Amino acid sequence: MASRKSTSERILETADRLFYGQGIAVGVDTLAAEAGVSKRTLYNHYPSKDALIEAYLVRRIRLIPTSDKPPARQILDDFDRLERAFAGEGFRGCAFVNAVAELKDPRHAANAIALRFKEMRRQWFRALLVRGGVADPDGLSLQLLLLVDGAIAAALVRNDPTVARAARDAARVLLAAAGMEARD
Amino acid sequence: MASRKSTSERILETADRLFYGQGIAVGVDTLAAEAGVSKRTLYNHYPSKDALIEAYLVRRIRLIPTSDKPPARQILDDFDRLERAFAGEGFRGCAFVNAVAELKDPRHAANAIALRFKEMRRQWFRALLVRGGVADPDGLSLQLLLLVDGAIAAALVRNDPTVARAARDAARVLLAAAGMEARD
DNA sequence: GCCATAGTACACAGATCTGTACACTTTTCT
DNA sequence: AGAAAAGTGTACAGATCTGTGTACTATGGC
Repeated sequence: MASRKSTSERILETADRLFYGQGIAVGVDTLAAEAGVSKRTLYNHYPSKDALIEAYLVRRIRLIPTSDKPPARQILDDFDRLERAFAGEGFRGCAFVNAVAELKDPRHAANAIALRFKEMRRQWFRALLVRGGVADPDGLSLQLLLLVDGAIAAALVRNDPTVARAARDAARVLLAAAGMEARD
Repeated sequence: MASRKSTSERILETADRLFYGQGIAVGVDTLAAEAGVSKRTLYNHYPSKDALIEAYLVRRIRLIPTSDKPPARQILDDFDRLERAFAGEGFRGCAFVNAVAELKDPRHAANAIALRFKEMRRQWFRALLVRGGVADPDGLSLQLLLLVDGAIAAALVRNDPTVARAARDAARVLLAAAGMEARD
């Protein structure tokens, strides 16, 4: 069975593609068929569909790139990355928010993972704001996160990637008001 | 059969409560039982579950109250209303975004209704900004809408109503930068 | 050569869901 | 009073879903 990738990884990659692209309501039969494994094998690697959903979300938590550019510039660049993501073919919103919305159970592990992810993003903003010397990094980092989440929701509903630019403009105003100018 | 409300209205109220509270995946049997009608009656009033979902969303589009207070004050008051909604018992996020997220089909009528609702909210902001004499009411109204949607998503994931205050603070900074001061 | 490990193919139990059929009862209007 | 309109209750068809059972096959290490 030696493929280039392990069977577990192949299943997880397929789950990522289908869960994100079509929602986590995709059936296990479809998942197995698309991954090229039997359903029995899938259940040998992941004890339940919930476990697979959990692994899918955990895998989606990736570190955001860090550079040595000025903090304000890095923050604004992040909104540009957002716009490129919105314009991408398979954009379907935020995987974590979607998962939480699709699962009615508020005690599902997906909630905690989504919270962890959003908090990581906020801390990334916060560290840059501290480096920039703003007075209230907690409050401002949360406001930047609201702009990101709002842009994601709006891009999805309006089917328009350029909302990222509106978010970026708002972010620049907020940064300027906090004393972090970024020449453009 | 003479109730105080028509059967159609009673079904629709129940659909509103269950669809919003538990998601639109709620079964038709549950809906009929909770509404106190037989399933046959439900299907006599709404030809399919999709039609009921559509009616539910259309009913959720309500006009936002207008007053004669200063525009900036009305906008900030809107964020206070948001915080009260977040703190309410049954808060479950934005009904329109949730519905779009739960329905995989991007051609479902729910998408158009959600877009219509978001655009109505933006126009409400826009009219107030025009009254306030800002230079770019289109851009700024979109930015305010991003703050609203971001706050809704964050309130849901973090389970914390006070994010509305962060959104309100950001809105005040944006308004001030556009020349609309609101004394607090 | 042998054997544990990994995987396959397929059927199936049991649950849930939408929508319909059928025979019956209640209400409303004139 | 009497007919039309509205509603009830229950069963069911047909689809889809998760998860398991069973018997079989390929493969790599020692």
